[in-house]
Amino acid sequence: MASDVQPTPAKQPVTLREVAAIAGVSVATASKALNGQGRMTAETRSRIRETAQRLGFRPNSLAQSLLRRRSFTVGLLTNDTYGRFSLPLMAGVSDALVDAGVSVFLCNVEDDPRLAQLHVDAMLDKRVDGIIATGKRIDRHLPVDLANLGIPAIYAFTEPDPNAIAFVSDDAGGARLAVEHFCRLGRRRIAHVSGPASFAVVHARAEAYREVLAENGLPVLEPLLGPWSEAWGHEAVRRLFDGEGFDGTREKPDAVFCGNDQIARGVIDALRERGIGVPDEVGVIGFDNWQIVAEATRPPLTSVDMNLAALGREAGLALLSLVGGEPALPGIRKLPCRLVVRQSCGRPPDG
Amino acid sequence: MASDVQPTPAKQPVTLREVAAIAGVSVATASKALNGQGRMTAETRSRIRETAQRLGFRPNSLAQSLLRRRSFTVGLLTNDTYGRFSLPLMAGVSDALVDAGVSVFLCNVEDDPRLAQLHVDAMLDKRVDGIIATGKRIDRHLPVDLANLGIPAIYAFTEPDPNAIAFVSDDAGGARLAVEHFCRLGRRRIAHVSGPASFAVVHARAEAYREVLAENGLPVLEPLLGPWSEAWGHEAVRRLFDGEGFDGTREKPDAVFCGNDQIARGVIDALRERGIGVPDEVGVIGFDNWQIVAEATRPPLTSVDMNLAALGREAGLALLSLVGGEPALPGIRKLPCRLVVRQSCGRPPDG
DNA sequence: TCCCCCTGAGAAAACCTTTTCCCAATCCGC
DNA sequence: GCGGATTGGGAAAAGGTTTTCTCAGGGGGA
Repeated sequence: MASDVQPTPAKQPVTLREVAAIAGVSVATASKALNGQGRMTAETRSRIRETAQRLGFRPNSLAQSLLRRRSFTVGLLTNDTYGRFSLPLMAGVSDALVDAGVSVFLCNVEDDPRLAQLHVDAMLDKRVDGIIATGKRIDRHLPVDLANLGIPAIYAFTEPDPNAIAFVSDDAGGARLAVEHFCRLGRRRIAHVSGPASFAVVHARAEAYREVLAENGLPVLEPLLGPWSEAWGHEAVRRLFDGEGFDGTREKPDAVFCGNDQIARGVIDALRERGIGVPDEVGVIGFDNWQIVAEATRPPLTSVDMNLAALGREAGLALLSLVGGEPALPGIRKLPCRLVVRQSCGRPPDG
Repeated sequence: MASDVQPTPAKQPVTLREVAAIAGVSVATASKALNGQGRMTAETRSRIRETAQRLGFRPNSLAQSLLRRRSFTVGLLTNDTYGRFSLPLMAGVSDALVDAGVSVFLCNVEDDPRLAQLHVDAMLDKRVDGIIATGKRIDRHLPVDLANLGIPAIYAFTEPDPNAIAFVSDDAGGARLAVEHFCRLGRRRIAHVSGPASFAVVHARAEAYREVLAENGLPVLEPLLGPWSEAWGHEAVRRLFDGEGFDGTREKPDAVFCGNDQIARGVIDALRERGIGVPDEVGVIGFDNWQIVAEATRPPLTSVDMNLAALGREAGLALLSLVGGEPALPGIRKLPCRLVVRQSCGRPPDG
């Protein structure tokens, strides 16, 4: 009467026992044949293999894991629901693990300790081999303690427990790349517009900004801090170009290093609205290299990329080696950023 | 010599056998006590429970799954690596499943058939209870066949196999919401700027656009199709406002319905650069409700939200019921969009 | 007093695979 | 032809839990 319904066709997977029975051997022999273990005639081995092949036998990971005490599964904990940070990071993690046959449980815990504990417990019950914690901020802890779980934990782009291993971006290094790029291009009055003072990275980048300027004998303007928004980029331009100018000299900046791409977007738009040419009069560099933003600014935005996918890869590989029993020193590893040059900085004066 | 290293502390989980031994009962009784099965004195039951509690006993999911033939695990397949579509969708799926104690394997398959098959095989080996497939386009297939896997599959925001269950956004309905909103506000000359003709949603939305205009006796301008980019929004404004005008009347549009938020952003920026007021002279509505874009436009963008999290939830619940053995009719379910009103449309003329 | 039924709890099979040990048969050298 | 080594393969335990079956003892009815 009703049309097609769809309860599972229930195609039972074939077990090793069936393979063995059909090949006329014991399960022990079948197992050894398929795993290249044990001794038997080449004929027996190939007969078993062929039978397994024909029947579409695939070993039950659950049974294997139970025996081996290793589930080839890890948990990835994040609180970055909609974030552009965790996605590339996850892709990197997954990429590092897939080759080892390891699958990833994705758990979004928002910022809810109860939810986090729920997910961690579920992962523990499912006997994950390890956990990777990641977040949207380097200087914030996930709302759960991963220290004494009995399985290794790696932190990526989030604040680690003491005595754990963490991978984070080298924000100071990234800022250096940007400011040094400006210096090489002959910019002399370089401003810095960044995010809220409550973010650790804001200070790390600002410090590097100051250092590079000092090394190059250039004047330092106190960094302008505000929200991570386009609107703040606009406002900052107003302050920079309506204010009393650089270093008391009444000169206006010829470069702006921004704390993220959204601020940079606001800065570029505001400059254009004031009739100030980018990159001719003012160069702009962003941070995050959020492609969809960086490529939509006019001109396209030069930006610092934190190499999050690489960071995820490293975290995945580190976890793998920890799971494999190899010891490793705890600590925070900083991975280098890279500068993605587009068109918002111009070429060297002699270029 | 070297400082602290960190090979796993190897805190072995406690097993049911140990609980039983310590409580002085058999494993069978212990199991039944903890699961509320079997018959025993209340005293025995509570003694066992207390022992388990004290020892921190947590049943090994692997062993349970092996026996029950149900892993409380599902696979989520996506090809939307960096996408803003899959994240809310995943959050919805995860949200629907976490309450049932089901964990989610996240597998990003890019568009690589080999990688997709690899992940599907891994999921099958790990005995997932079902698979949810999702992608970045409603009208594209994932590069793998999920039809005869022996486990249920649900499709969300991607093209399903025939005879499968799929959840997609109601793009036509969403477009209606937008255009009808314009009509209610008294806009009379409504243009439509959308994405490439190769996208099915572009046609669905354009068709709804035409219908609503016809229903309201308003002139229809042939939709302008181009890339999903800000630059195309700029270009479209040029064509709309430099061209010969609306319906041959030389009148310019007083509203633009855009195929996504990036195009809308370009449109709004271009209008402002021409000195055309938004929303006073021209109203603009976007699609996707990509918050970070919609809130950064000036003025903030009214946009159609596809309710992707809800869509993910529905998909998760549907999979759960399929896994539970309940039959369901195959077919494509369209879930309604909603209009998120911000400030790019203005108020009703009499408002 | 006898029988039956019920209660409380344990033994064992089952889930599926791996691995260790073991055994029978064959082969070799002498 | 005999002792020992080698070869090919199987039996069984292990991993942790659930579930069915079994069983001993006690209580109640006739």
